[in-house]
Amino acid sequence: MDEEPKEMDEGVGRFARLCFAIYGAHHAFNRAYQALLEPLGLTYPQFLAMAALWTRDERPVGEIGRALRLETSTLTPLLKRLEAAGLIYRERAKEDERVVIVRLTEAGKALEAEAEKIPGCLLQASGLTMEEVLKMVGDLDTLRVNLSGGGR
Amino acid sequence: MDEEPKEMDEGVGRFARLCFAIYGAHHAFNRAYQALLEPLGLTYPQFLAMAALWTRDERPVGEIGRALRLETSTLTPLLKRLEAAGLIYRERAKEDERVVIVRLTEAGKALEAEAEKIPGCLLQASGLTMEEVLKMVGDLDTLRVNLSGGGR
DNA sequence: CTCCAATATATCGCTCACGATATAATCGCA
DNA sequence: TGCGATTATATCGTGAGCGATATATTGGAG
Repeated sequence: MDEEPKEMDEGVGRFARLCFAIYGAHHAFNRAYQALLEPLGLTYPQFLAMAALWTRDERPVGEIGRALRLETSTLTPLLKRLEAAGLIYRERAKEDERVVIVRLTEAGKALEAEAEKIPGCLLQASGLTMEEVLKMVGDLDTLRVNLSGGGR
Repeated sequence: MDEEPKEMDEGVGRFARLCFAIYGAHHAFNRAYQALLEPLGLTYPQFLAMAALWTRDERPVGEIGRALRLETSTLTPLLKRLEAAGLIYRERAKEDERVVIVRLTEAGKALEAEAEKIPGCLLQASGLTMEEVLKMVGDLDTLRVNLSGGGR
């Protein structure tokens, strides 16, 4: 009905459509997750950080940053908010005082059970089969690696 | 070498991989565009707004918002920055004083020529064929529409 | 042992993004 | 005509995100 962003086809070239499609899909994911995460009191990036800790607890800040591909300037305030919410705590490693180890609190561990159903809900909402999902993941990862020159 | 986010496979379910892949691809696009746009003095979202105007000039704020799927609370400050940079100007429509019409300045129009080569550069960097690009665009759009319940 | 480079995290200033709310103009119906 | 609902944009507060920079600790060369 309205002028959809397919208008991008003409003026700036067809490839711009891809960045725009990713941009849009990212926003849609953000919103969809946000809605399901709100009862848990988590934002989407906070959920990703918690997921990293549910997979492996007691990790240094830098390791979480590499897993999520976030800078410490993003991660430090985010982790502080999670700490303020009582889901994690942070303390300097005694063997290397530069390192800050992040650990789940009991509340943080307990939240995993609540969060577990969310990806299933979204898979259903996405209207994709698991096969299609895995294909897209592969393509997107390839794209990411190529665009970032193999680094990061 | 490091623990790549495939770790997400286990803890939170395979679907989480997709949201993570989109998250990562989005970041990679952001960075790749940012690097090419820096000489033009534009950010990536600013570039998208300019692209909307290069396609069609003299548009109301709301129309640009629908094209980019951004709220006015995001768009108004962004457009003000473009105005401060001398690329656009904004004025109230005389026939409906609620509406603000956004127009390109001469500098804004001139910038299109500079920006035109960017998507081509990135297509090359992406390592994808145009065919693959179009397939991904279709899949991502489907995903976005399904996740957002058809709206927006 | 000292000092300098490397490493790990934190801080700052900026931009983007949203929801909630505000303001102002227009529309429609009584 | 006039007043309440709707529409268009703007403002505010919060949470990402990044690059540049700061701080503190460790490691290594001499």
